[in-house]
Amino acid sequence: MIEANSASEQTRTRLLEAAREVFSQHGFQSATVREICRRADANVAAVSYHFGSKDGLLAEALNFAPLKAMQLANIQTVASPEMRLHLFIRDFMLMLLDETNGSPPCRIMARELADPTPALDKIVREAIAPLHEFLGKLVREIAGDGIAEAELRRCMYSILGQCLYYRHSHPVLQRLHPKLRYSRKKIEAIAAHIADFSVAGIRHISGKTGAG
Amino acid sequence: MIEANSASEQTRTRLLEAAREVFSQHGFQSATVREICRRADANVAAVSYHFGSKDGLLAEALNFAPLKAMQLANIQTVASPEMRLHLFIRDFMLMLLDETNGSPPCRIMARELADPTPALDKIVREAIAPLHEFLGKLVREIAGDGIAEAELRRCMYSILGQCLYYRHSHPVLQRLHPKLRYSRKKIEAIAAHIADFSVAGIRHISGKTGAG
DNA sequence: TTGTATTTCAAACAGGTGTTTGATACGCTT
DNA sequence: AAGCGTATCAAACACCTGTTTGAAATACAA
Repeated sequence: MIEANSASEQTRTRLLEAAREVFSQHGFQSATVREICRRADANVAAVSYHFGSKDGLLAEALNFAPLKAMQLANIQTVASPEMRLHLFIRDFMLMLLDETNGSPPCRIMARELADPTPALDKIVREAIAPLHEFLGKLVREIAGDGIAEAELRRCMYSILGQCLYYRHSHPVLQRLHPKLRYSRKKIEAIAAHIADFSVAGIRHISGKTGAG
Repeated sequence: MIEANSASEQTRTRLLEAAREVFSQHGFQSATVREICRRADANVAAVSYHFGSKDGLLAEALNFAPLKAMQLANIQTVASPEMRLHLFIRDFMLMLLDETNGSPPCRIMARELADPTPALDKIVREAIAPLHEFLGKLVREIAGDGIAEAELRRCMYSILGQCLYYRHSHPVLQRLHPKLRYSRKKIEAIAAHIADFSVAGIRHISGKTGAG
């Protein structure tokens, strides 16, 4: 029987939550089914039973609704494109870095950028491609229609690269500055920097060749 | 007997070269000693015999001399700091992306940023910390002494983040643009963009608060 | 309560990993 | 050629991985 509170649905939910945690912490490959089941207080066979395989568990653990909702809210915000870029960067950084309110699926996505798994196709299709489309439009609003397609893409990559650096390089930054921790305030300061830095960069790039 | 061309030294060298290839392609964990030995045309036991362990092989495979030489040459170059930043970014990108003349140890380093292994401490100490120091001085020359330490660091991260994005996100970019390939010319175009973008960003940041 | 389908469990399985072993082959000096 | 230390090799080892198995427990309808 399909019922939200059945025993089966409860372990399913616990497994998904544990999987998001473990996958985002250790990466898909280093994460073991046994640790996920330990955290979910379930038997090792539960993953195969409920999701078919470890791959299937990852596919169901991914949930980009928050990411999409963030973009939709951004589009509907009445503000200058520069302000909306700042908002986007802040929300994106919070998803990537905030330990309490962050989005594990987004952190999984960040990991998969460099280390593909069978789920990467789904991630690209459902999360990254729409994200690029959204960000492309936003950058174009700032740069003006005169900007070339290649330059627009490079500006997008400059922004995403700055954001993702703090997640990807976290182990290194932690070693260089052991007392480092990302409070909400620090994340917002970083986001403000990236936004300022990037707007100046975009304006400079768009002012060099095109008609602005 | 210790001799450069002895049979032992030959397989040692072949193992190191194969290891750099495989580690930079698959990452340390996914790389198997069996594949490394296959490529080096050596027996599986050769790794343990010559390097003690897979960890030991990685430690010896790392060689940041090219990275250091690049920084030294940059320092000795007589040019504006903006020009030297452009040079640094170009050389760094070539090491990260150029398939024929790139530096496998640098690509390994890029991978390890996100996925630490026992070698990360050595990498941070010997490669990343000096790199940060070098880049910090260079950015300070552009920004002026008025820039705050925190802002200086964020500018450095903005630059490194942009550079590393193209390596980290390569699997995704490949999926989004299947015909993508990094020729030397394209790498130099990307480097020029990052340099222009970043100089504008640094000038904007340093002009906001400090005395420049 | 009885019967049936679903869910859980300990145990085992098959495959891959890094590493070790002991014998064999090799290079080099005497 | 004989002797010796080094290097190579096939084979095995111990461990960990995702997955499967078949029995036991549970939930639920009749």
